[in-house]
Amino acid sequence: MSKVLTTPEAGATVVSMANVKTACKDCSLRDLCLPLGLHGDDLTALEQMVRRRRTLRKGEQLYRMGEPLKMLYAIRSGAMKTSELLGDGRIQITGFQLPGEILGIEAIDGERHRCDAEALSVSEVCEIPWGRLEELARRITGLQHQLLRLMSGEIGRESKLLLMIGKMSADERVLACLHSFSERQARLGLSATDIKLHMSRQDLGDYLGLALETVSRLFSRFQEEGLLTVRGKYVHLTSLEAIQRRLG
Amino acid sequence: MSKVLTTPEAGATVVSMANVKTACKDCSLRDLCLPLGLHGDDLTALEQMVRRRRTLRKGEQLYRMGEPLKMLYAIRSGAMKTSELLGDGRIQITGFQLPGEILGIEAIDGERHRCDAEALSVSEVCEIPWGRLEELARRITGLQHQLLRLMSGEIGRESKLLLMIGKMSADERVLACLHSFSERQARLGLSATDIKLHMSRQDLGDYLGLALETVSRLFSRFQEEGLLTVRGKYVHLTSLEAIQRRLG
DNA sequence: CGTACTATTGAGCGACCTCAATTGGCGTGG
DNA sequence: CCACGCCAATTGAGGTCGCTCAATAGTACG
Repeated sequence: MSKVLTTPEAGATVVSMANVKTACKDCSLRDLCLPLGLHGDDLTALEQMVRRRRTLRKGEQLYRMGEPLKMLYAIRSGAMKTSELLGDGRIQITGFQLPGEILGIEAIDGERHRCDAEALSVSEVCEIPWGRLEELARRITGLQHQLLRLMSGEIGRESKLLLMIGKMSADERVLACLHSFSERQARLGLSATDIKLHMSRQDLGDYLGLALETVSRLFSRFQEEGLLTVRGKYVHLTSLEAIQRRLG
Repeated sequence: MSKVLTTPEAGATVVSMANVKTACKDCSLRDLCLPLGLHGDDLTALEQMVRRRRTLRKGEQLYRMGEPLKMLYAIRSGAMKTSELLGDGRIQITGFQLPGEILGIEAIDGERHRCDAEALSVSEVCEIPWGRLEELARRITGLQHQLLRLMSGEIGRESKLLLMIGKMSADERVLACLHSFSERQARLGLSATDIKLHMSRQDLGDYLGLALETVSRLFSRFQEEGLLTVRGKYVHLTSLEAIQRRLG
């Protein structure tokens, strides 16, 4: 087994340092999150609006489908998932969210949440009152732009997932998913090759449109093929290049 | 065969009437499109920004992946599709757009288009310069809200498609798709039961994550089961209730 | 009226699912 | 500290839904 897998929590440093202060100004995520590009008074105005920080236990729900939209949430640490249900219990996970990403924007049209949001591990979120944010965005050019950019980004991510589920084979989906986790971890200043999966195999399956057994089998097969090593929630990517090559 | 199917162009009335004038104020789509909720000077300001109308032939591309974002487009008549490509030619259609819907918002993040947009039939679009729209949205509260709402709506539609492709069986997907067309036609003031499919079976398959043969076979099976009648691009839904029941 | 494209239908196959048994990891209480 | 129980993950066997390949039929358009 790779030695990296023996230090599972090594990657958490950046995130846990972020606890020290509440101010967006001092947040390690400011260049990934809503404050990107804001300075001085604008940044202060945004900071004053961010209500309070809330800590979620693993499995705790941040909001449920149908609830009225009151807040957007910026993830400060931890990981979340959003999911949609089909009457008979079938579930589709529409996204996994990491620190610096925004939750709740799917609810602006209709003013009600269209999915459930649940913490995959202990997580901290910043609460941003939607009404006041919208108002502030009118006064601060950069904030409006940032908000539009974030929403557009969400549309892009969903199209990409659509492409994955609609047109990729099972093994391509799993690899593409790992690749995406790798990129996002790297953006957070964490390792691009040693990935912590915050979610279960079931969740991965419900995200990729696969059965959990298929996900598990593919992990094993990729391991045999030398693409990666798996140990529970920890995946070490042996060769990012080889993975990229297989994704065309 | 249903008599409705013998009058294929009957549904086009509303749309073709929209040609008479350019002003948003007088557009039959104003309550579906960007101007929703705008009045007086605000509406005039928006109108003055909408550059010119452009007519697309069937198969003509409005924009391609990778092109810089210059305009958003509001569909005035006809129908469009947006699609994403996978290196080896596999394609995923991410949406079909009908009059009153906006194209291009996926490009705001990154300032480049992330998909191709192509006309499914002769179509008219209004061109809205993105830079100026963003600026105007800062000054007009309702416009900013409308823009955010439209983007959020797009996120919602994509999640729904995700749920369809990820967790529904082939027959459920096709029915859900027809059901969605039915609702959208009704919103445009057209029939909810007599649907014109502007796209090929191939396109439907590429949208639903199915082979074109599967789509065709299911149309035939639904016809045998008495759910609908098909004749080329025209589908008559015999019982919306029965369809809704099968969708749970 | 012919040509080219699109849609339908059939046969056979394979990827992924379902069901089921086993193994492994981890917290809890004896 | 170990034993137990619980849940997550792995692995196997067999079935099926939807795909691929291929032939035919229908439709649009010059």
